[in-house]
Amino acid sequence: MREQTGPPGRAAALDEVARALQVSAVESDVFVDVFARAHHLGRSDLNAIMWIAASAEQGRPLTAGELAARLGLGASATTSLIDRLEGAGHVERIRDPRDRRRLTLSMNDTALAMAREFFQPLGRRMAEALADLPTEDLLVAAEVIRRMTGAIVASREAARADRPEPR
Amino acid sequence: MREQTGPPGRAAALDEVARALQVSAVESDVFVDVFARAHHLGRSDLNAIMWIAASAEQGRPLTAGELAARLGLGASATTSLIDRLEGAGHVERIRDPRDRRRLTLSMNDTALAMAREFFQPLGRRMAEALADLPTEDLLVAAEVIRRMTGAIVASREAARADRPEPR
DNA sequence: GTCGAATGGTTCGACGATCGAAATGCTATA
DNA sequence: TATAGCATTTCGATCGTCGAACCATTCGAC
Repeated sequence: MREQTGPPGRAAALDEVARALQVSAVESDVFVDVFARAHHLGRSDLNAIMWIAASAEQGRPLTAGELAARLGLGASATTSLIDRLEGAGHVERIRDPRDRRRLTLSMNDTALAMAREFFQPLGRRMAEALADLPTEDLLVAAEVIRRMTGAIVASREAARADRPEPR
Repeated sequence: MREQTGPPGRAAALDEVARALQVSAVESDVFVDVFARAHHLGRSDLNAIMWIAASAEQGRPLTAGELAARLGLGASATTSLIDRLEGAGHVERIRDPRDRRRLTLSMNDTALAMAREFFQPLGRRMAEALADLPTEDLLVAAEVIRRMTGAIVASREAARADRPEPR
């Protein structure tokens, strides 16, 4: 690996931050699985709840199709996913009055509580772990993470282009 | 949180970095899934290949049981996973001569190439996405990510304590 | 040494999540 | 109105995972 136009240590730093993010992803993965199992849910179900909760917080409820896109699932899998969540009383189907083909998803208190239970202890522990770092560092890290996430999304779409698939 | 009266924006910064990491985890998740599908593999199969490759690089081949532990799978699921990988010609079962109950897993070039194909374009895109940030920022981000990952692991173990695990 | 317990993997049957294709209901355009 | 197009659902099939029972091997105690 040659160093192109960068200060010495650039490649090592890139490697370090990339590896840190990868480890983080693996650990998150396991965490989600453990938490989901504890609540008798599948992993996609939990991810769905998080997306729906995030959108609900922004006051812009998700449609079924958008959810499918964010989860990388097909339409039919999304339908049965929503069936499961609705059956468990976590979300409610609401037909969009402006376009009655569309579904918007509204979260029940049950699921909101679950999302909170998911995030709260985690957020507390994170705040502790970062307590002695300056706020500026957190903002820097957030920006770096967002950019790397962008790279992940780009790679995903490139990979999807190889195998032209549903949308 | 005693930061309540602390520097303005602290809470917001915490929220921002935590959210960035969460989105990153979800996107990594989807990415693995999409990539795996493009190669006619399941997500666990791909994760398995990455673990086996990582261990092979260190010259310390994995056993079937270790693989199961790292993937969080049961024994039977691991057996059929290895069946699939072996059938596809990616790995080879080798009985450990020292303890003939044990299997060690050896990787084929096919799978090594696949692991490389997985990481290379991703690494390239990440390097591009971070090109105009100072190296120091990357190191800061790596440290922040590592600390948050520690918090995730701690939360996972706390959650596991609630529901003692069968393994 | 021999027997029982523990360990590492495998087989079998069942279930659940996802897929693809066809169907349904709705909207927009002509 | 007819028609094309879109969002979601239904249906049948497939695949990955689980749990329990099972084989082979090793270890420990007598």
